[in-house]
Amino acid sequence: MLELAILGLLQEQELHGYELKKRLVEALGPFSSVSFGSLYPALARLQRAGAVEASEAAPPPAATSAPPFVPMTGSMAGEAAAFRARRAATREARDAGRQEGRRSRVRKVYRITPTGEEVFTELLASDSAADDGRAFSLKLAFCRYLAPEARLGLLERRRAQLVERLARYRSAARKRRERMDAYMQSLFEHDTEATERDISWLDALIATEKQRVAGSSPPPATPVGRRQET
Amino acid sequence: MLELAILGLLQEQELHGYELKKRLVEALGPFSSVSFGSLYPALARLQRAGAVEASEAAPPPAATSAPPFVPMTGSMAGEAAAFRARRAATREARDAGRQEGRRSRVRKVYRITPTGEEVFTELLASDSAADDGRAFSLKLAFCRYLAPEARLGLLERRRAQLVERLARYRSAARKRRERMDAYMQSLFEHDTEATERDISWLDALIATEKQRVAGSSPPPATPVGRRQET
DNA sequence: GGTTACATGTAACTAGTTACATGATTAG
DNA sequence: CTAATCATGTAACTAGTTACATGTAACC
Repeated sequence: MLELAILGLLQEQELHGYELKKRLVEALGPFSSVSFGSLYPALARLQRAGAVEASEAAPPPAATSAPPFVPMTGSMAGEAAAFRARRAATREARDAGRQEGRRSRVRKVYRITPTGEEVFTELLASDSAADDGRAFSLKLAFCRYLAPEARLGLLERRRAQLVERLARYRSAARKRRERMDAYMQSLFEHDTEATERDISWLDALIATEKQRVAGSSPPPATPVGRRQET
Repeated sequence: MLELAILGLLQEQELHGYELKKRLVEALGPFSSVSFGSLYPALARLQRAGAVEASEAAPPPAATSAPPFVPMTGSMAGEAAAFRARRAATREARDAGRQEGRRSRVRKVYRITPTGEEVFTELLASDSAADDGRAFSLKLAFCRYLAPEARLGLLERRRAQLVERLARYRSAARKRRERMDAYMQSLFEHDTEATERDISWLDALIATEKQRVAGSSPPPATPVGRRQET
């Protein structure tokens, strides 16, 4: 799930890890949370898998100067060279930053690759068993990148899951009604109602989506489902 | 969380692992799920911690015969003795079972200890950071075992969490309204409404609970909150 | 010159999952 | 006798967490 969230944010723009975390909290906070301890390893995994590329320093904003080229001194190789280059880049970036009001540090900026876009689409459309509410919310938040049929599939799979859950709820309630105390009964009732509402919501989304597929109209600018009932 | 669920079910009656799993699925299915791969290690942990005791075979139903005593042959010790005893018990239980219509196998029946009850109460009242919806539901399902003040605390902590979440939702929505597509907006709206309803539900539970604390009336037989509005 | 925010990472732990291995008992 | 169900367990994996280690840059 974390990898899906990362790739989703990188679809929009390239970012470095720290910023990525801030976005995850601020944009998707309610649907997912992360700590640096899982974010950086996830980025490393994605990089090894070829789903993202990393470059050092100088993010998008107004490129003031040419890329910080550091001449090799000949005998310097691999790790050491990279280290020196990083230090040099840092100094240059700091100087540039002065004119720009706070910018850049020794950071690695990640951007998604074509492979990464494939991985992203697969993750988004995949029907993992671990599709809990959070996973679905995350997928829905990025489903604009999905083909209309895949989008419809996502919504309908979720609906089917909820319908099944509702059936299990009712079955459990019938079997155990007498043995349940007031707290459990209230819980069952509340959860049942919440699930029913989730299903109606999905129905509205599905209906809108079907119209769009049928009429092949472009992505809407107004909210889907739950429109004002004028 | 799994340990809480296990101890909760063992509060009511002693059970063996396999049966425990069935109960977990059937009674608490919507709020928690388990696999044998996590259930048995959890039982072993609880046993090592002294929270549960295990005895072999012969569960609660109508004790037909005296406990299956197997005389020691003298030189037999430890593991081997236990093994032979288990085999003997199995045979005896099978014979007994014939008269009783299906009973017993080589199963370990677990029962909660006084230590276990303490652990259970602590888990139930604890304010773990990982208190997601499932954890709260599980706690509520067992909160009849909690002292009234602890119960109130549980409800109010949950309420506070939801209020905070709602605030984050609204803040995120204000900041990003324009940058959100229709799917995200619908998601935000739906989740906001769901959270608001959760809060009202908790308010009803809290109000009922406060009345009970004030009047110190016994646990109700009718559902708490969402009573019919006569 | 010390605190705060930025930035990247590792290690150990948590809390489960699936797949596998093993075997007893019962029903047809 | 064979398949299904009951019953217990282990091993490897998943997907994260917290706590720690390290260092830079900005602010006052």
